[in-house]
Amino acid sequence: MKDRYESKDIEPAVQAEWEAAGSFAAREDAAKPKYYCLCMFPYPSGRLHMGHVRNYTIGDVLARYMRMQGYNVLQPMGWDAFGLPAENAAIENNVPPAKWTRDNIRHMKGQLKSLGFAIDWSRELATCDADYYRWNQWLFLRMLERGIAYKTTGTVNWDPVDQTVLANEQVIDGRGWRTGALVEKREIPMYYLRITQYAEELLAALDRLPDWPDRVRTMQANWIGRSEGVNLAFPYDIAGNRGELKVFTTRADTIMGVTFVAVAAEHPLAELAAGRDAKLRAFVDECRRGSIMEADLATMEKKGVATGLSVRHPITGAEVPVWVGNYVLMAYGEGAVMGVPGHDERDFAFAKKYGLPILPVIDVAGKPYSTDAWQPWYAEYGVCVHSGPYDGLDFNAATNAIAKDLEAKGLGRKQVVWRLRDWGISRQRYWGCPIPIIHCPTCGDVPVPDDQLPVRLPEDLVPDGSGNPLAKSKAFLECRCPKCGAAARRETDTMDTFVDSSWYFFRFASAGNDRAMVDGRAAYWLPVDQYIGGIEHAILHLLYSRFWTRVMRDCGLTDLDEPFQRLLTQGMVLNEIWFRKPATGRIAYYNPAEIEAGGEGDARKGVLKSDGQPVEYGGIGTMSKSRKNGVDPQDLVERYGADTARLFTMSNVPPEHTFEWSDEGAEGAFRFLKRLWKIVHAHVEGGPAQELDVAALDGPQRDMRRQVHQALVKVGDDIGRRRTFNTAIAATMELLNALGRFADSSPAGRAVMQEALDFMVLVLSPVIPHAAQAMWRGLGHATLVVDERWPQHDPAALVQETVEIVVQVNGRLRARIAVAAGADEAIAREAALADPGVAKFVAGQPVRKLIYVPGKLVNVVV
RNA sequence: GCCGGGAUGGCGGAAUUGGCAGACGCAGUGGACUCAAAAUCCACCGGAUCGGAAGAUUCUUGCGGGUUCGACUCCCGCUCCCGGCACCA
Repeated sequence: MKDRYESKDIEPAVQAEWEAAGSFAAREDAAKPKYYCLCMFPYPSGRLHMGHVRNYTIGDVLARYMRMQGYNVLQPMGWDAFGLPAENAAIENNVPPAKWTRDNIRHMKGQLKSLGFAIDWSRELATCDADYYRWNQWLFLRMLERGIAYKTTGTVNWDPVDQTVLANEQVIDGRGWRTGALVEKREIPMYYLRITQYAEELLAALDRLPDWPDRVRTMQANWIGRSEGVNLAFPYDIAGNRGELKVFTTRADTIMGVTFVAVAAEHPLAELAAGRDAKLRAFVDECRRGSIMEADLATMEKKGVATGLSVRHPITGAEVPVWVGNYVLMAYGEGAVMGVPGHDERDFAFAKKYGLPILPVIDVAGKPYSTDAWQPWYAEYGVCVHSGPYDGLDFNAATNAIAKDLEAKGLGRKQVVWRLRDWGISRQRYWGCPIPIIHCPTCGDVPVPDDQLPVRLPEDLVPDGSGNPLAKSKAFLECRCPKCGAAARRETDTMDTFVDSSWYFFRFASAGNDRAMVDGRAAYWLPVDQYIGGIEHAILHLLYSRFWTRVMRDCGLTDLDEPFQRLLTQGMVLNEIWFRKPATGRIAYYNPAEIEAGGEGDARKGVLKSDGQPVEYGGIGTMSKSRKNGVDPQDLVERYGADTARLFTMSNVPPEHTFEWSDEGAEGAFRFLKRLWKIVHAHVEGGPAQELDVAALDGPQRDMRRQVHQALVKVGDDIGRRRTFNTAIAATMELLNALGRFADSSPAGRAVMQEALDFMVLVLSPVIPHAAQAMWRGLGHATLVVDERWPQHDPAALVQETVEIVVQVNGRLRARIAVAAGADEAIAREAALADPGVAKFVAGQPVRKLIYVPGKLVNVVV
């Protein structure tokens, strides 16, 4: 064993040993318990960032730990390879997205390998490979057959200059990020997946996921958003147009307080009125330019214009004015809402602004009501007042009575609605999975027959930022109708990339099968036992995967309802954001490493090192390619080695917390590794240790051995149960400090040390697998650590004769006393009261009460 | 705006079921080694008051209340920060 720790000598050699032994190739083996450990696969953005390192190190530690527990472990890796960044890079560098993506994959795969993750690379997949995405297409066709996939219109951001659809991310302050043009809304035909059909099941099943974090289950439940309410209709007869304006409300009890209704700009009534009113026309046009993002909609100034039209109140028959509101979304519900200014904060503000009447119709436990200013209790449940026949009824009674009356008139009924909306999957983009549809002038939209799958995406196109290049590619576009054989055109929309990531975990377990989407191997490995990924995926990706799994189940492809047994949501890795915002065009971001921060003593003032000019501080945010605030882990690996990079990312912070990046800290991890190496080396230099004879140990040796076994128990619990890797590592650091002080070179002392170092190397091996292997050899073992079992602790070693307990007087710490382990209350009481530090504060006062927590504390209440 | 989460020394964090606040690490200070530096090793390291020191007392877990023998932990009301909001992935 060398006297200096040199990661550059150790790591490639150990990786070569794993490779030669085929250590990480997973084979289905019904005789062994399986463990499928999966990290969310990366988008091949170009280089690994610290978020990846954190994610994959967590997964790798768990995979290696479970393997040491005797499980047959599968840890695969792949690439979420379709997406927008490849198109942006293509425009910038004039290379096809395919080339850019595959180059990135090659580079990042090398980076992952250098970090020594225990990955079964034989199962690698990339979603941009036709072998993979053909099954997206295949299942999409099954969904069409079952009515789960359907076509309707949807709203998109439209850049009128580039004549192209923009992603939300590409809209900045209402303008296209490349052109700066005001973005418009457009209604275009799109394919949707009927996830709402599974809403009830997706909600109910959350209760059967005890090993998911509560916060994720809560977020999903709220996202699905079951609410009970009443669907009702306001009839109208306007210039010969008879109809009903439909709205949904969860507060039918306030119906007698309705003083207006508001419709979306795209609503037929708005269109009708705009035709004869220039002011309204202008407003409707303005609304069309608004954002399609919910966050914008919820925070923008609520504006409205009266249409001059009115509808009839479904209960009273009174005339109710119709307004157009910029906050009403056509795509949401019926595109209309009823306005109850008395009991809805938004309606209250709207009524104040436009001088509409405010009618209080609910009394909340006698709390005062004034139309002067909104008070939070106005929106609470109460008892109906000024509501004619409903006076005195509470929320439930009023809702029931009103629903009954509406039903009798044929103007409404109770209904359960979901916040969840169907999943629109059409993207007007090139770098994605083609939707397998052919448009025939005579037969209409014709699904591509199974035997013509996959519909291959051409890989040689270079987008230019205007429109979808597929729509300009004759070779792709022109085809024959599968039904009638006439000349036809292919659908040029591709699928949302969330489709790709909704089932890749099945495919890892059916790698290489070119005849079926999944096979029997998936039945062996699935469900994923432990899934690990960023908290930012808590809703969409996980919900889509749960949905997709159920569709596969209903198509007979799996028996599972849920794909992920246990979920760990790692916190994000954050870093500072620095940018410059030019008068026109897109914002320029700079990596924090390029910034000199702290000018004028203010950490939020900075200049760009290269030109000395000021840059703006954008706060702390997630590391992302678009904001250029990533940290390159390669620097860390080259400087300290993979083991230090791994150790560092697992130290200090629990995995679920956000991690604010700082350049300091890696040194500490590196120092620990070097100290561990040194103590192992020093021990090995002393020659082979004798066999451990527990009965022959003296007091200090027994104490040392107790600490070793206590640490072993703690590390196992922290990794196996709590997943708090930071405290596990802290425990090993504490133990190393204790071992450093344990200078006992007697034969028995060296035997204790040998056991301690063997354990230390084994329990740290999931985190620092290369160094652990080298030290394991040094300690005299011929085997590969990856094939070793987790060490068993000796219960006898943990036994303590006396324990220290804390004595409080009136809840304040006054003394520590030693009592025999297992002492009863009488003994503890006597010992506590006898202590001078305690007696001082008791000072002869009678003891009113005494609380004794065995082995921990005595609290004397006087 | 809505949904979810967070806040503990100079910094990251620990305290697992309501029971010793500050484990472990970083930074810092002092010392040893060295011609010197780096590296390494040793000691100290939340604030205040008293004390030569050992130590003692007291305050302290974002802010304001509450429950309890006892609250970082539970409850109520705030503030600020982070994630998500359906076309970034």
